[in-house]
Amino acid sequence: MGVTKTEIFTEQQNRLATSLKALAHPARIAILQYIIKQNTCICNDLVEELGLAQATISQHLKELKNIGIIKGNIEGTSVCYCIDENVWQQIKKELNTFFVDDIGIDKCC
Amino acid sequence: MGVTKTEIFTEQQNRLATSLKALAHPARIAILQYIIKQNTCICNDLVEELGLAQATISQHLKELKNIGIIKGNIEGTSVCYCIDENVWQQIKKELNTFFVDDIGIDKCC
DNA sequence: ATTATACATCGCAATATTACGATTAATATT
DNA sequence: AATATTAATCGTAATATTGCGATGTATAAT
Repeated sequence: MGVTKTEIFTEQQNRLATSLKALAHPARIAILQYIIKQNTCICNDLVEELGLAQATISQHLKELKNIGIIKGNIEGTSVCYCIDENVWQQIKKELNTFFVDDIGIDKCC
Repeated sequence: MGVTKTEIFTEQQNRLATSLKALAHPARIAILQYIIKQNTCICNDLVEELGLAQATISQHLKELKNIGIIKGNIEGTSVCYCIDENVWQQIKKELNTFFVDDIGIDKCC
């Protein structure tokens, strides 16, 4: 055990859970907020900004890349990271679909 | 190690990460969707609906209760669960604050 | 060519998560 | 009172996550 039973859930549920999991860490939220603020950044900017080791930042960037929400372009020795607008909007849309407004408050126990 | 360095992040970043973490599992997404569809439910409904063991469902419910997004009322031998409208809207609001539309697409690398 | 810079990856240790059987606690039914 | 129902909690096993030092790789500068 220790492994999620993905086979018993829908594609949509698994996909949303995977996206949320990638976002569900303060360092990764901080990374995304920093990229949005600066438009782009390199790994080393984040090491200085967040105060985590370079290996740790690199790993968090990898997880964000895994869901496609950021992409990196090689620029000489450094890698320029930025938000992937399409994926960003896609996740936003899926979240809005999930977070409906009508949740039947009146019939609540 | 294996522990998140919460002290180096802002309250807001930690809070959002905690909320997202609680939502970042297909079973918990399925649970919330089921409650929204039915307005309320008891633990046993979910055991039958999802096909996970009762102990497992109970644990997922506990994590959702931890962030306050659901609440449970004791009704005889069973516990009636429902969405907490206030927390639901609060998380929705925090997500909307995070998922801004202007992410500087033009200046991307 | 050698050295410096930037970043990814490996390997490890500590901790957290997922899942479930077994048990417990509390209320309902008989 | 004895039994059934419902759900929380405990204990355990398997796996995943977090963080970092060390190492590897690729380009830039000297």
